[in-house]
Amino acid sequence: MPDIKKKVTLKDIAEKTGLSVNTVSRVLNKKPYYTKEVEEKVTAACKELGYIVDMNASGLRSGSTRTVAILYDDLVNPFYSYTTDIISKRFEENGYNCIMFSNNDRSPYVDYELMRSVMARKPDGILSFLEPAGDMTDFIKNSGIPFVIFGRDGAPYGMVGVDADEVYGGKIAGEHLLARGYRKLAYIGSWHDVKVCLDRQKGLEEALAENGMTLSPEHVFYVREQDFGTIVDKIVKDDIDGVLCFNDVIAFIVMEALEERGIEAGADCGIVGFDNIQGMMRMPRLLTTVDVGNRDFAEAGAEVMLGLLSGSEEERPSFRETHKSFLVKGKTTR
Amino acid sequence: MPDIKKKVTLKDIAEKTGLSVNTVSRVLNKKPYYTKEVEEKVTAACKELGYIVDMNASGLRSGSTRTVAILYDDLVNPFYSYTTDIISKRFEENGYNCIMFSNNDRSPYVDYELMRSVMARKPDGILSFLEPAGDMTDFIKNSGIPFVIFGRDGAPYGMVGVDADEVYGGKIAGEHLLARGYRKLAYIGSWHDVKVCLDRQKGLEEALAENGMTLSPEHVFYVREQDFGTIVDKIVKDDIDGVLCFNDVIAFIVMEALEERGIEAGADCGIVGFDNIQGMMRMPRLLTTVDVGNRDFAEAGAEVMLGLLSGSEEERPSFRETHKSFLVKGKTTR
DNA sequence: CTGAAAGCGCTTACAG
DNA sequence: CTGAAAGCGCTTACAG
Repeated sequence: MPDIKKKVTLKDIAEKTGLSVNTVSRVLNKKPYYTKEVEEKVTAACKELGYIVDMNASGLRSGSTRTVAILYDDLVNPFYSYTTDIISKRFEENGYNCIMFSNNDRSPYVDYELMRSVMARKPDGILSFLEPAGDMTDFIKNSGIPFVIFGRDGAPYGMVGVDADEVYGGKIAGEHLLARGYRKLAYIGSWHDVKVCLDRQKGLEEALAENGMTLSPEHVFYVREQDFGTIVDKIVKDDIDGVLCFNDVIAFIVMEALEERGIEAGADCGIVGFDNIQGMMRMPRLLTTVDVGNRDFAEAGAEVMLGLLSGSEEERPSFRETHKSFLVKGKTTR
Repeated sequence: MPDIKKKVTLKDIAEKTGLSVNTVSRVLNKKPYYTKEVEEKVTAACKELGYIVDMNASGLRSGSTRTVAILYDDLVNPFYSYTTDIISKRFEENGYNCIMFSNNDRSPYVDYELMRSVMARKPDGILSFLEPAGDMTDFIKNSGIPFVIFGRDGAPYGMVGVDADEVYGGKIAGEHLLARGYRKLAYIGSWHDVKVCLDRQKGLEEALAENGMTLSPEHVFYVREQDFGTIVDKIVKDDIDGVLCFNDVIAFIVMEALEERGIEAGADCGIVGFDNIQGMMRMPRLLTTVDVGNRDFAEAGAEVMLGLLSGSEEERPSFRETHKSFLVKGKTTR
C-alpha cells in the first residue's frame, strides 16, 4: 500500500487522471453518469496514490457525517459494553462510525453540557443509554437528529425507545423468589426517579401482591443515593431473606457485602439481578438474573437506529412486544 | 436553553454583535487580543442564540479534529471496556472525543481496511488494542498520527506502547499453581503469534523451569485456532491438574467446560486467568487471576496519549518499570 | 485590537 | 456524460 506522507486529495486524483475533481468525486460516490473507462482510471489512481476520503470535509459539505453518537454513563457495566459492541459493529457494517459520549456518571440523564459536545460533532443519529431530562427533550427534538433511547421507555418523552417489559421482568424475578421460599423481600434500585428502576420494583410488588404480601417502603433502597453499607446493614438487621437488585452489578456487590456479614447467598438470602452479564461473558452461572435476550435486544436497537437513518417509514413490531424476558437461575437462589 | 431549529453559525453571532466572524472565532478560541467588552458581547450572543461550534468545519480548517480513535476487536471482554471507559473519560476531560473502530474479530491486528476508515476521520491520535501487523507499521508511522499500542509491547514495532511485564505475570501465576501443589500444567493462549500471549506462556515456563519441570508442547493451546471442546477434552484425557489461561474470559469458559466434565475447579484442577475482570466489576473473587493494576494501567495509557497530543517531550518512566502485576487469589486454586 | 480574504477538502447545483 | 463554480463553517495568515 502506498505512502501517505503527503496528504492525497481529490485534486491529486483529478490531476493524475486528467479529470475534474467533480467527476472523481462522482465516481467515488457512485453517483450516476460516468463511463466504465473513467471509473477504472479513477479507481487505479486512488489505489496507486492511496487516496482516503476526508470525512470531515465530506460531512461538512454534504450535511451527513456518517457518524452515530452513543451516549452512556458507564461502560464498565457489561450491559452497556456488550450492547455497544454489537450495536457499533452493526453501524460500522453500514458505513457509520460511533463517537462515544459519557456523562461521567453525573446522572442517568442527558444534560445540556453533554448535548453541546454531541451536537458539535454533527452526528447523523444519537443512540442513548441516558434519558433526556426536562427541557433536553425539546432541545433534542428541535435538533431534528434521530434519537433512540435504548434500554428505557421512550414513550414518556414522546421519543423513540427500544426497551423491554420491565414490570414483567420484575414480576418473574419476584415470583421466582417466592416460589423458592423466600418470604421477606427487599428491592435495591439505582435511582429513585428512573422509570426502568421503578418498573422492576413494580413487578416485584405485583408478584408479592398475588401472594397476598407487600413490599415494605423501608425495604426499598437506591444505591446511587444511599450508602451500600447502610443498605446491607439494614437488610441484615431486618432479617430480609430475598433481594431483587436493579442490575447484576449491584447484585454482585450486595452478595459480597452479605457474605462479609456471614450471610450466604442462596441458602440464607436469595439474590436476583438483572441483565445476565455472566451470560454475556460466558461466565459461570453464579447469580440468578433476569435476561432480556441481550443479543436480540442490541440488534433491535441497531435496527431501529438504522431505520431512522435510512429514513424508511417501515413500522416494525417493537422489541417489547415480540420478546419476553426470562429468568436464568444461578446459585444465589435455592 | 435556546432553540436550535435553525443552525446557528459564527456568521449569526457576527451579525448579532456587529463584529466580524474572525473576531468572534478569536474570542471563542481564546486567541490573544480582544477587549473585555467584545468578549462579553460574544459570550452573550452565543448563549442567547445557542451557538455550538461545528467540529467538522473547525477540524477541516485547523487540521485538528480533537478526536482520538480507539481500535479494538472486542468490547465484550471487560479488559477492553473497563480500560476504554477510563481512557475515554480522560480524553473527554481534555476536550477530545473518541471514535470507536472495531476489526470485527478478524484478528488481533490492525489491517489496511481498518486503517482506511480510521484515517478518513483524521483523528489527532490513535490508541490501539490491536497490533499493527506487517506493513501497517510503516503506514502508520508515515501518517504522522500519534499512535499508542495499549496492553502490548510497542518495541517490536518501534512504536509507543503501554504494557506490563507479561513474562513476570505468567511467572507469578505459574509459581502460584506450583506452590498450591498442582503438578501437570497446561497453557491456554489466544493466538500463537501474539507476543503478550507468548510472554505469559514464557513466564509459566520459567516458573516450571525453576522447579525442574517443563511445559509439554502438546499442552499448549490457542483458543482462536483450535476448538474449545477439543482442548478441554485433551486436558481431561491427559490428567492436567493446573491451567494458566491467557485471560479471564478464556479461563471462565475453560472452567465451565471442565465442570461439565465433572472436574471441579480448584480442588481437581487449578485455574488461573489474567486481567482480574471480576475486580473491575466488583464481582466475587471466584477465579484466581493476575492483575496488572487496571486503573493505573488505563490512566497510564491515557497519559501517554495525552502527552503525545500535547507534543510535550517529557519522558516519563514506563508503566512496565513502575508497576508490577500481582496475583489475586480466588476459588479456582487451592 | 479588528477585519477582509483565502482556503481546508469535499459535494452540490448548474451549465454544457 | 463531464466540468467550472460555489459553498459547507470554520481558522489562518495577513493587512491595517
